[in-house]
Amino acid sequence: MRHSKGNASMVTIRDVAKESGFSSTTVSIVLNDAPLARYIPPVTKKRIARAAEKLGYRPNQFARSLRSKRSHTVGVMVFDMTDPYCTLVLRGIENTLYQASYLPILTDVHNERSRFERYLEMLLDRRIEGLVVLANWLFLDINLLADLEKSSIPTTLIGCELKGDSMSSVIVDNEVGGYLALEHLHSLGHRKIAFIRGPKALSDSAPRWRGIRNFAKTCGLELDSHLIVDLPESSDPLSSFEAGQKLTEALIKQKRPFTALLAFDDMTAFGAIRALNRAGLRVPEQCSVTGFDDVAASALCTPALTTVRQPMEAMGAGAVGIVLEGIQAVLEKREVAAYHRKVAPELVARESTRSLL
Amino acid sequence: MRHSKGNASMVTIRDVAKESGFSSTTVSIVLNDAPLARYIPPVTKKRIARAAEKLGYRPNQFARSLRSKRSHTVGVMVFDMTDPYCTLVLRGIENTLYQASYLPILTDVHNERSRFERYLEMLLDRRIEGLVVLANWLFLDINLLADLEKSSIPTTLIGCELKGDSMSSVIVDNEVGGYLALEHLHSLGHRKIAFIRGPKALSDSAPRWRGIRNFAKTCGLELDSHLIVDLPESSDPLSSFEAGQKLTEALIKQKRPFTALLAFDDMTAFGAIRALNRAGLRVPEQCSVTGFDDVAASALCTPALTTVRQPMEAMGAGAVGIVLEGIQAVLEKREVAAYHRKVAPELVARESTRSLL
DNA sequence: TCCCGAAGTTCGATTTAAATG
DNA sequence: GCATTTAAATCGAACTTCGGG
Repeated sequence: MRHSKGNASMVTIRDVAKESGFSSTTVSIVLNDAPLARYIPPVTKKRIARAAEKLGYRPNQFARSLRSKRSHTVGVMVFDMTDPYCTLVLRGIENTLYQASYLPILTDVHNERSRFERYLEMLLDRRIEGLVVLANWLFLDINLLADLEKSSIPTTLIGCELKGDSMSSVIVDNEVGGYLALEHLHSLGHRKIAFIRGPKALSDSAPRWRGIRNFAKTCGLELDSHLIVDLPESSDPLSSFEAGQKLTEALIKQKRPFTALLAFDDMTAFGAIRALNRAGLRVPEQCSVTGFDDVAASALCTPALTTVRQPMEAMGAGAVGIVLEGIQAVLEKREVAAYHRKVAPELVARESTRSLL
Repeated sequence: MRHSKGNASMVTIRDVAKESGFSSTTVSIVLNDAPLARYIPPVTKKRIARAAEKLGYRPNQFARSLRSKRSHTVGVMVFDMTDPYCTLVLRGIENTLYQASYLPILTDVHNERSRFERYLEMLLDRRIEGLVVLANWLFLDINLLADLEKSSIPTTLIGCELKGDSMSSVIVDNEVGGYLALEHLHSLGHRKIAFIRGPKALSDSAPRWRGIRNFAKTCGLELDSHLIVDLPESSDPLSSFEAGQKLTEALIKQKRPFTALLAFDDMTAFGAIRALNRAGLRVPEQCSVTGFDDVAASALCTPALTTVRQPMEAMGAGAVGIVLEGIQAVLEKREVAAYHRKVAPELVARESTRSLL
């Protein structure tokens, strides 16, 4: 097997033209199977294909993009990679883009405004055709995204909703999730329940709490306000572990008995379990604990965490689906209204909760 | 404040030329602060800058890249995103690239050969200037990478070494790691120790075991071959949890007493802890357990896992550093030999191990 | 010769318009 | 008009060369 000398990436369409004896126009038409290709006899096609093959020709994407104004690239903007929530969502994003032959540029904003702005500019410069924003743990003014609206780049937010029809979104149904969590504890016979709510700045917090109160109301359960605490505002998702631990310690010190604890998310739950253990309280024997998200660690730790699962991979895939449709619409100069998809969570009962009955 | 009508991305350098009253050449020189710019009077510069600003001019990267043959892009190839090991490494990669104004294209091979090949082609087509391969949990023939050698793209492997000077690598010193783990258990007084070794196909397995035997030899500790088991070959990193659990169950059934278990990695350790717990054995009271890697979950679960930490973020950053230097070398037509960096791990003593004394 | 600026070429692929038989 | 092929224009920026003062 012979290979062309030197760098194969230097072979241009003109080289193929010369080698095959046809013009670069014809080569282009044949290799792209353009409409005009139907007039070109099979012999010619074969000769050109063979020449291209022989030289190891690969079209230069820069030149192609310059003409077509397309990058076949989608931007992915994560607000904090270290949030374990990201992993599966990214997997879903990647997989769907792969199927459609798009490539993702990954950016991690670190929850910093300056970084957000810089990355956004860089992505715009690269002429990304779409954008997926993973705003799960978000402490930035989302209006930063307003710049995007005028750029007319199809954008989908995951984990946070922005009203209006300029930007799509995919979020879990937090209200249902909160409902499910409390329902689960209640069905196990728990009545004295402690709650660690999310930070107020987080858009997930309010609806999740609403769902909890909804369930409480429907079954006449009374919530003890002394057993309700709030996670502090912090831009670091891992901080909710420490906060969960500290808040639980404080809860325990109160001496106000509770048989179950409903944590805002899995990280918080892990912190709570740590605190309970330190205080000599066994989970789930002496206290049941529930989380939210179902990050990878939840199934791995012992006892395995009962939690409300967000279908993370599906959410990533769904967000990309919306973006791809948006791209298609732009190409065809159609207008497409924004989607606001709310997906159902699912309770995953594992070992950290136990029946009181 | 006025904005130009329509899509700002359609403003070309010629528009700026027209607006400012100068030629596109001059505009280009000024805006890029090219060498010739020192001859151009401040008045001209100011006028051009103002015109560019007014029109919202952004240079077209496609055109720029076409001329300069540079993409300012680095490929990142992960063999399995769902491996929690990836998270921090990716953070290190991203952060270092950001500092150097490069953007990463993220690809996830899913440990599939076809995917690997397809992605590699796509990345090559995009004219990535460098490549970082995260081959932590690798069950593919690495010779696949041979194609890369002739492409002369600076490449660094993380987590697996390839002899020769065509490709750099960054790996932990597995031998030291194994040594540290056993040393730790030994110093706590453990003598009857069970071992779950890594799959043979994994390049980490052998040196880690070598380190363990080295320590055993230096302190005259005898290893009981009945307490040594191997993880099966599997391309799924999460499978080591289940395997760890099953192997530990089997170990327990043997009725051959052990006071500590040294697991191949954190996942395996989590599985082992689950099995021990199910068998009514408390960690660390009745059995100490150590892992390897220090994935995020290790600090989060209860008891927190004692483990050998890989400096993952630093490894990602280091790999990118090597790649960037390679890119620089290519630009200056220098030759650079491959680096083979071996970084030191660190024992992190937490709650899953306890002194027998 | 030094300073300033413009005209024209190049990068590589696509596409329009047009030329052959 | 039809099948087959191609010269030339285009995309947008950057660089080389050149001319006028």
